[in-house]
Amino acid sequence: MSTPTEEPAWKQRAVERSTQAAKRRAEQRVERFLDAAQAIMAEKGTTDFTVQEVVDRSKQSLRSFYQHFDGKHELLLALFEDAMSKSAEQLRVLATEQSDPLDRLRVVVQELFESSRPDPATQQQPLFTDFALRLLMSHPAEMRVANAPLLALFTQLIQDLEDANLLRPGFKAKRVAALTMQTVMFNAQSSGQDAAHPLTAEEIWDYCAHGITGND
Amino acid sequence: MSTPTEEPAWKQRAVERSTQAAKRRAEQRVERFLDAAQAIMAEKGTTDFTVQEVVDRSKQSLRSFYQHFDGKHELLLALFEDAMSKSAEQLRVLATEQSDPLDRLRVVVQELFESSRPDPATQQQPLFTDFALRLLMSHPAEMRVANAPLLALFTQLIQDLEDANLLRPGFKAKRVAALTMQTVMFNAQSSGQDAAHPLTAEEIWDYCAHGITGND
DNA sequence: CGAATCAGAGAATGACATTCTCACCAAGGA
DNA sequence: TCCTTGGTGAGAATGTCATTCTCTGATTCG
Repeated sequence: MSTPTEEPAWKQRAVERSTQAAKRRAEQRVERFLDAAQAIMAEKGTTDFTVQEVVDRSKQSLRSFYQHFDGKHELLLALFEDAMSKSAEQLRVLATEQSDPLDRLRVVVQELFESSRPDPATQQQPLFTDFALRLLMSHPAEMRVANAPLLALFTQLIQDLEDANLLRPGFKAKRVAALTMQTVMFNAQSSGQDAAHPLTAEEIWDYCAHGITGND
Repeated sequence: MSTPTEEPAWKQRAVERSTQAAKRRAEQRVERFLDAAQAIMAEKGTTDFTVQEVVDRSKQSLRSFYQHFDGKHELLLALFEDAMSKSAEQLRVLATEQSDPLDRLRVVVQELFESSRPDPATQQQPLFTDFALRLLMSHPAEMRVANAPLLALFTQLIQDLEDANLLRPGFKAKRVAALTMQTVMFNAQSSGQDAAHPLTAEEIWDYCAHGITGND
């Protein structure tokens, strides 16, 4: 049972070094798959690429792909988490430019709405839409993880509102945050698909902020 | 070019009769496919059945399936439209039981929320969730058609609100209707998937009715 | 009866994801 | 230097579906 406690330090370091080298190599390969996938999505505008396409594009092999990813799903998830996290970052920055707590939330809601609607201009939109919905149904837990950064931002912004006594009495910041985030993203999605009801960012903000009746 | 204008009436009737008979038969077959699919979904709780399963269950043939449906997609769509339409009916009935316009909307919102969340008890829930999202992405036009009955109900209810001066000034009933419907259904979906934030029907109603701030 | 249409059985096809086989090669240890 | 080993490339094999195709028997109608 007793493990050899006399592992020479140099050996440990050597193992460590080669382990780190291997890790670095692996990360590079993963990166190449990720980049290839992103490029393909940008070109085709959907998440409907084949694993083979990614493999070819990245000039690696199927063998290697499945060595690094559990499957196509993992690849999508990685890209999605990344995109969500980056998006949360951007929005957070945007928020800091506003001093009024209500304005902070407003700009974030409106910008999230704009960036969540399908737009042929920007690249990585499909992730925010196409894949997000599939993920919601198939892997809610992973969806929660991917949403976490954005949810944290919303929670904080609404907490600020609460501190400023601007949150409707009886509401819990965290729950309103989740509700608002989902509402904005989903409605951006479904309205964007539809040329007839192109909701505006202002409309959705008015709705979220004041509700249907606009009073108690 | 001149078609025989002297088609004997009896012949026309005969053709008509056989056409109608054929139509009746076709409808029966379609029904059997539909029923089989519904039964399978109820059993398995998802829309992830194979066409083969439906065919076997309905004791018909693949040949026949593709004769009557353009593909699996058409089958799903048929079931979805049907479910949405039935649901809109039920909700409409529920609404008539309330005399106050705001209560009418409230009960509809709350019931739609409850019936849209994934619940192992009732049968045809998966359609309201699983498939709806796929449809939204892949065939927005058909989605719009399927949503029409429910949207009409919401529009009417909110129009009533407007007439009673209970709609926030500046809001258009039709747009608020779409926004509210989607918000309720989507949030039911995403909250239901998540054991941690089980939103309540009351919460979502408060949110939709009064918004985040609850005032102007 | 004979031609046309319908429907069942199930094989064939085509797209994919995923797995498996084989051959190579580079780095580390003996 | 030789051997072992882990990671790779190439690409064939498998498995699951949807969708199409072929063959064949039945039903209908003149």
